[in-house]
Amino acid sequence: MRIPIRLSEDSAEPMYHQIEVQLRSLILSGTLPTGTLLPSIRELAQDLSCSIITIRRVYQDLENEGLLRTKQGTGTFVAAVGDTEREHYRTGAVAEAFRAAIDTAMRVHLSRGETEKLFYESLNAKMPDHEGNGGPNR
Amino acid sequence: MRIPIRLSEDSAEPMYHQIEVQLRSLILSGTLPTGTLLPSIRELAQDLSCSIITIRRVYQDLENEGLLRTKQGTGTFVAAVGDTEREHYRTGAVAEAFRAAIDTAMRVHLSRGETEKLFYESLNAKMPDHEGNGGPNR
Amino acid sequence: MRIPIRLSEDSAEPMYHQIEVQLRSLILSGTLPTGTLLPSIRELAQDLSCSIITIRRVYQDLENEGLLRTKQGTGTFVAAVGDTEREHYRTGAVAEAFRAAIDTAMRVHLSRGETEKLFYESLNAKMPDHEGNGGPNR
Amino acid sequence: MRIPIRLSEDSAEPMYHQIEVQLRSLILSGTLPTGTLLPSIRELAQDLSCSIITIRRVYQDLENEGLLRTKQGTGTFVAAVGDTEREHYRTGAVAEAFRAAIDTAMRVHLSRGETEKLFYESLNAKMPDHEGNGGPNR
DNA sequence: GTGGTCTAGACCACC
DNA sequence: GTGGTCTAGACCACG
Repeated sequence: MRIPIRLSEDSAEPMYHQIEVQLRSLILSGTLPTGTLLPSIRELAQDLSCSIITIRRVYQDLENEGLLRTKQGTGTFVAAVGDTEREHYRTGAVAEAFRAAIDTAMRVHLSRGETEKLFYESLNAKMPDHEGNGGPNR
Repeated sequence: MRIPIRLSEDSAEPMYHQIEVQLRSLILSGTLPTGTLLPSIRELAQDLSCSIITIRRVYQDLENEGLLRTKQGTGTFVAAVGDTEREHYRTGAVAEAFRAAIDTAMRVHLSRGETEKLFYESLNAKMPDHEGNGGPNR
Repeated sequence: MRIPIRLSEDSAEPMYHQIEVQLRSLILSGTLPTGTLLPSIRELAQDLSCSIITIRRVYQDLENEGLLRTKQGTGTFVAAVGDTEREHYRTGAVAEAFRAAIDTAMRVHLSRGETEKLFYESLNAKMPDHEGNGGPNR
Repeated sequence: MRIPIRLSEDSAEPMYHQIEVQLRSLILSGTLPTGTLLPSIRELAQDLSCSIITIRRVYQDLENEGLLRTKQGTGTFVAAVGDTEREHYRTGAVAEAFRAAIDTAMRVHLSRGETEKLFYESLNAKMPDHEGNGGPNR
């Protein structure tokens, strides 16, 4: 199987982290359902043109998080993730990102209205709304 | 003068970066107006209980960004920042943070509604709204 | 790889600056083409008999200028520099130096002819001309 | 007497050096002839809105160079400067500046022709030539 | 007093 | 092995 992961070469973000974030998303969003056999470390490393060590670390980290399960001599599988846990994970990361963004807004003294405006600008750009509800006061 | 900067000890974020972010905000928000004499490197270092070198790096980075101006033997000052540039900077950083948050939301396949809900949860927690308008659908 | 850099010990010019100037030239002249892996910080520091920190600063400054790209755990590389940018850079630095020299000449009230004469004395000494054209009025 | 000196606030060049360079030029070019009484330290300091200490250093440095002479309780005068010495000084500084510029040109591998071209661009901009001789090959 | 440069050395994160 | 952060401390240049 081919895992859809895209790496940005010129980013300051460490390679292993980019991969982890994307793989975690694929698992938690259900795109890679429980039990899926992931590509071998060597395969994925070649696929992403990176070191085996880097992939090893990714699999290890995600196994430590309980998202993957490794069976000796067989391969690495997506572990069973409880729905509650999954839900918690999904919203947790996003809520954290919003908190960070709002912290930034507060640091430069944006008003609540300006903050909402910026949020909806980004939201409309990335998640177009087809029911005509593009802001808070409609 | 005393600069209000708060460091989080247990963060993975490098100390110098935390300071830069906050100082940049203070300048761009106008809290530290053009021409303000900043505390000396030694003073701020003692104030924040960190090395002189760390503060030196902060001041130098912000000088490279054009936000500070240092005169040897005299001190470090807030440089003149154009209003347009300032406005662009303020909203730019926040918009960037929102884009990142929404990217995360998309990666875990949150719906637009769920995303808005999370945003308003964070917003209401951090910027309480005194006019009774706490979300998009009221 | 061995980088040809020569330091003048008794100069008032800071060491880090001497290195930056020469390294910048090597990159912008194309002597170190895009993608070249530079020696590690530790290697170059030993090579030039200076502190690791001095070299670190050089690499970091040039990275801020967009001339280098560093990948943690991998090394420091020459970044892609556009030909236009490169050309602009090359002539820019030289033109700036000539403007400074001519300013000096004007400050001591040299005539245009005397200025040209001094220029050609230096030019002939450093860039011998093999076509017998050593000055303006021949 | 009022000495025509212009300081650039935003330059990285130390204030005392800017003043020295300009005062030296005024003396060596003959604008301030031998015997001229310079303004007192306090006067010049106020005139240039800088510290007395800075001016003290300027006068001291130039006295050490033999360009000024201080008489206790009387003031500071322009010293007698031999014509040879004056000539040597004038051309020396300019030649040094040209050597530096040509070094830069060589470092980025400019050809002799390109170097001459850049020189004449700067020269024509700063010392317009009224006899129609703007380059080497005319 | 101020900032600017440089040192030696430690510890961490990444590949 | 690589670069990234941080430390403590020295010495110089500037005002």
